[in-house]
Amino acid sequence: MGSPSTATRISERHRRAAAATGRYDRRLAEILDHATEVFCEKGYEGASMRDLSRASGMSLAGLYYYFESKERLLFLIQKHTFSTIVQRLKARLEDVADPEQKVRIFILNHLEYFLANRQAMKVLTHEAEVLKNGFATELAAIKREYYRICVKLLDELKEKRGLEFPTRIAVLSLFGMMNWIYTWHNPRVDGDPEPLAREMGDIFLRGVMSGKARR
Amino acid sequence: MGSPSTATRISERHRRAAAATGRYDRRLAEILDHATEVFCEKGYEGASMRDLSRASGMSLAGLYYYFESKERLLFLIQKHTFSTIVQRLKARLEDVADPEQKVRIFILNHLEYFLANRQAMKVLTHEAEVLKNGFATELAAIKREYYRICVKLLDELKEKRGLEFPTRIAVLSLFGMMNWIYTWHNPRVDGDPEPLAREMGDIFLRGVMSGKARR
DNA sequence: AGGTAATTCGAACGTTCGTTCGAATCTCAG
DNA sequence: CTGAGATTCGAACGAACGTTCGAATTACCT
Repeated sequence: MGSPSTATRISERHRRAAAATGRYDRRLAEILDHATEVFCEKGYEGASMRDLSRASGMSLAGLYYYFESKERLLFLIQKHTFSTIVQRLKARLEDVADPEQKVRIFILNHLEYFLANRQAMKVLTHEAEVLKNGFATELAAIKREYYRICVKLLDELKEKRGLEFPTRIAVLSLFGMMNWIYTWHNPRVDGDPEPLAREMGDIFLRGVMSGKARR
Repeated sequence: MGSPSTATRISERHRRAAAATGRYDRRLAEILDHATEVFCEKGYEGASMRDLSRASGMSLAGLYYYFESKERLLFLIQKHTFSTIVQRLKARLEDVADPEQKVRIFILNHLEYFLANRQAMKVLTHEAEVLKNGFATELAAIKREYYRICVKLLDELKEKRGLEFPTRIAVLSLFGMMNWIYTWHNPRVDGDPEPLAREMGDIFLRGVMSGKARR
């Protein structure tokens, strides 16, 4: 009963093919995709389990085989989305040494993922406060890690260029610039992430770098 | 029946004192205040009419004497909040001529009002997509006016300083920086709006002004 | 003090909510 | 083909939802 994890199911002597993700995981991923779409359109509270049932083509009761509550469903969507963006960022930062370039990579990575997964990223940013207790703290940890990475990049920039600006305000302003995009970005008008990342990067980096240097 | 407007009530031969706001308007304002608090905390969809009843100390049915639906209640809150901020902005811009100073006034006005009315401003920004049809279009008009003012200020700055940057991206990035504040501002850590407005203004204006000038 | 309109309320309406449960169906190794 | 576990479903649960209505109460003018 309930929703078994991949691990338990595999260990339950149902080990199959090998590398290929099992049926359970594939179906769960499909449901998460459809749910993301519905949450994006109607909001978490505004979306009903019956909406999710309709969107995913599975019966209302059938959904509960894959997760134990609506809240956990939102958690799974947010965790997967946030984990992926952090993981991709880390991979892309490895090749770069210059602090300014690192910040530009940070912005590009964020905007690219945002525009390629608009719905999931809107659900992540717009429904950031609805999770409670355990769900909330686990997600807060990822959020904090992402925030700390950005702080580190900016402190690095300050150090190597001898700059002086309030890191906290700068980081949070940058997040605001980037996350707000879900309220206005129109693919037909605003186009690809690369030019957007360059323009936002220009505004932010010039703003932060053309200030007075340390004594 | 329903909720009479101030105008109709006064014309109904109940003309009183004069300038003083009547009982009806005062009570309505109280309800709006309490509702703002609840919407801020639980979100529009997450807040029930019974929550609003409890918060305002009025019976569930009694609320409907002042507005005909939960949606109209949100509309009243958002319209009043947005109208006020636009009106205050216009008044403060009248005294200023320098384009850079005008942009700084814009930022200061936004942040001051935001921090002095955090709950209402969160409801305005976070529940921006829930209103439908007539409510939505009327609010969109105010939003558009506010947006156009900011565009005009930046175009003025570009003109007088001979700058070159994408206005649309700059305006929307600025809005992002400012509006995102509802997700992170902590009065004990981040203090008063004036230094915040100066720091955000520094980042944004330097970013936009230190670019290459026109040919 | 009396009377009329403004204001408030208890109780209920029909609907939809998230979740549960036991039975039906499907999948696949033996 | 068979049996056992994995998966799906129809039907129902009690609770909570937004809204309505007629009666009760209050406030104010004459």
